[in-house]
Amino acid sequence: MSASDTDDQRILLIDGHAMAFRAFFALPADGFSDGRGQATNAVYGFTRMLINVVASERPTHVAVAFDLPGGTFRDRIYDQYKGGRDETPPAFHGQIDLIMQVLDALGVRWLTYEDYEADDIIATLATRAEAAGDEALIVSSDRDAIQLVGAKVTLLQPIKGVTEMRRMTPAAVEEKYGIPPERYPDLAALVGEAADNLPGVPGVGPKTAAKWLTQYGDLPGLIAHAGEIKGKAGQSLRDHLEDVERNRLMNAAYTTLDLPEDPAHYSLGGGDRARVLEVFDDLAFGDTIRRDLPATLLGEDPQESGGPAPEEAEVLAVDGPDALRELLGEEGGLLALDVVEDVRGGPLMGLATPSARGAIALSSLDSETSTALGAALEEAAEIRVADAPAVRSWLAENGYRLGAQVRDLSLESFVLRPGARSYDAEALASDLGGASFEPKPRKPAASTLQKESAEVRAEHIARAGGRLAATAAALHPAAEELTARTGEAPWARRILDELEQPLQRVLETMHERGIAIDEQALAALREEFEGFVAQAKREAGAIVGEEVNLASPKQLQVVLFETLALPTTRKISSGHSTDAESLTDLQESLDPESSGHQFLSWLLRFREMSKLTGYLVGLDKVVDAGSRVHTTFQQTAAATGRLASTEPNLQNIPVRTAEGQRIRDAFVAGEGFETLLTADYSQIEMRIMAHLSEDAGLIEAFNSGEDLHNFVASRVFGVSPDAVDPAMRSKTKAVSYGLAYGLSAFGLSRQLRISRAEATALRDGYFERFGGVRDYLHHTVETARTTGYTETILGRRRYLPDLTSDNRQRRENAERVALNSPIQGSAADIIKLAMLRVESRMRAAELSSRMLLQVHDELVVEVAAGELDQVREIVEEGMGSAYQLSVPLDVGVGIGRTWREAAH
DNA sequence: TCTCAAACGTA
DNA sequence: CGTACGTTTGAGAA
Repeated sequence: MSASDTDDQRILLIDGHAMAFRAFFALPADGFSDGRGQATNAVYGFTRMLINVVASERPTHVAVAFDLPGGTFRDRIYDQYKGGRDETPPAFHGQIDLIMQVLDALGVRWLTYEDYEADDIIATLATRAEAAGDEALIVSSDRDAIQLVGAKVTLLQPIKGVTEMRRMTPAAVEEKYGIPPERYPDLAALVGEAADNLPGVPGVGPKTAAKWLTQYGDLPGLIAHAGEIKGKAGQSLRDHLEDVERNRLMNAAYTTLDLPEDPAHYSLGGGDRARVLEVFDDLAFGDTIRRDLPATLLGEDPQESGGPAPEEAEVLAVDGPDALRELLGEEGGLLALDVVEDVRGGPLMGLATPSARGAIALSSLDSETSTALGAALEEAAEIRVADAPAVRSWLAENGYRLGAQVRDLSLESFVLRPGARSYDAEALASDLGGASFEPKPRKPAASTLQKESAEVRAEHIARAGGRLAATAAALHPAAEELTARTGEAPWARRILDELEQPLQRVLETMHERGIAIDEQALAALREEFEGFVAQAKREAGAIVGEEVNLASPKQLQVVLFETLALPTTRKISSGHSTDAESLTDLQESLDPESSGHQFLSWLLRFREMSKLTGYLVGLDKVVDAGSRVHTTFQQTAAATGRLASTEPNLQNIPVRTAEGQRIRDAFVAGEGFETLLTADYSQIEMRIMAHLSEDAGLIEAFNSGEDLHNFVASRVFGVSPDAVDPAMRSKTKAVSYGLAYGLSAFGLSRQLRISRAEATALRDGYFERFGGVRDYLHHTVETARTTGYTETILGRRRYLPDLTSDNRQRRENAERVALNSPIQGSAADIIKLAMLRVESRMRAAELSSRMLLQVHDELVVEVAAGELDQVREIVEEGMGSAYQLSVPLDVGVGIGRTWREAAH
């Protein structure tokens, strides 16, 4: 390193444990969680602090020092060292590991040193920096760090929380304590340090200590003259000289630890933004902290990374044919775009070639420009977008069409790394395309919009356009990045080419078709259900005699556990649960004549009926003029590869209860069609389990023709199949499905309401007879731990970094996910293959009948007159032979005028 | 106006 | 202390 480089080196040294601990207490533990029960408040606060300090202090090098668990040499000197501290709060556990993960992603070095404390690491590095003439900044709440302050060493002491810091320079130390920094350990030895359980000289505080030290120069000088000191304090000092000497020994920082010498080891810039965002996703961190990630921390130098930041690049306002021509340039062909329905500007489009970007307000386009734009979109050699179906449908509404060469980057990104927080255009632009964005402006109130001046309004529109243009522009590098990544991942290429990309068009078509609703039936049902809701409300209200919102768990808690003084239910974060299971249990413990019992009956009735009413209201909101509802099948929502259905969700329409089923009666074959056909896979997950585990018993179960759960139960309980009673069957069934979810003996006992011992025996008995299943499950987790991912039968991956976490909860959660993902994911693969087959065969046969819905293991088809036999054949065959497992794929088919009737 | 937790529907 | 989702609601933050 050259002399000029070393001139402006600044190393930031952080006491990791101390700061994490402060962050933990500064932020509410239950306010920050990764969504899986792991608190992340300390991780968040620490990361926030790091970002702030790096942004404001601009260090060139950073190191974070952590204490190791177990003792240090200081504990051997004094066995009470740091004694008397409270237990580490449970919610703090695991957060240090997570902080280390964040630091790794940021490329920030963190250090530990066997037998020494974080302070010694900091002392060593600070001393080195000083010797080299470099600056050092220490962030620590530990007072032992004060002794390190010098001309080039500044201490940042947190005052409040972890963001407000006091700068301790030599002058500041002198002013506060009346002695120079290097004398501080002497002072501390006299005064003592309660946090470390180091008692000082009774009756001597910082003032007296400073006075003595000033008088006698330093601690040895003072001790040499201890006999001369008068008064109570003098006697006290003489009585406690041993303590003082011990304290001084304890609080001296070690400055000679053997740590990496090369300054480059600690330099900033090894960060990986994508990795950081991945970790932030995992921690469920919000947008604010992402936005504030300084480029310097990641080693991204905006000045040298190829021109100005994306949002500052020139954005062409496309307001006429010339501007459009300028934007498209000569290259014409490679485009990227992002669109939005802006509250002020209406339909806005960001359009970019690899070298230029523009913003277009579609509503104000003249016809010539609009025609030219339409031609460009249809003829482009490749158009890169996030979420092609959404863009296509948005463009269609505005009178444009996309050509055939559309590349959906969301889909590619999803297959490569499922489970991300978002795959929208901005997420791709920033995670893969190197763009960065201001936080999204919040939606203005209608009144604000009305008062807005034309200038302000235009400025807002221009900003929205600029943002879209920046997003579109960043989709080009994102696309290149995805090309590179899929190039190295043949498994992903195959899933994309053979499954997801062709399926995307099928899903779009299904969305466009929609499913017909009998609006009259819907309205009648709604009226009836609303009547039940009102009745339940009335009756429940009459019992407690006060106004209570039954939809408010908080108000319910008051009524149940205070007004009615019922026994409390299981605890949740906000008090006690009022979910149906808890309330049913509670009700069973009460006298049927009691008011509590009756209140609960009406409450449960209210819950059930308002839930059902909610479906009807929801459907009513989205039904179109032709009495059809058009769900959107989301292809990048479920990490296992399953589809999800939104607006409305038609994958969770009630089916279990008779009243719920009446809602299914409102889904009907539409005009011009004769009937609905549903076809579902029976026990597909268990069949996949049999296939993957190659368990001979389970495979035999499926080949025997016997009812699956009956067969398995007869083996588990060692009785003949006809001796299996319903209780045995249902217990076995619970184990079978529980296993695919990673169910524990505890969970099983709770679900079946049996003892732990009985649950354990049940599971052991199961594994004894179906050893292949046990071996498979074990092997799945172990393989995933080694490779880092699980795989489906088609090779679809799911990455599970938490399998090696030191945090038990995270690890065990990841293990359950690892058990379930290949099974759920393979089932998703199979029905997706089936959908491709069914759709293409129906089109090839030129049938009018058409596939409308997918509900994970079920397809719903609308059948035209005279086509039933053909459709049934295509669906049965298409689903049944979608994939060759080692057990047959059994498909059940039902026919009916309504969705309920078509069940079978 | 937005975000979160609780509750609950499906496979 | 069983996986995967989406929607609605109330409550509290901003």
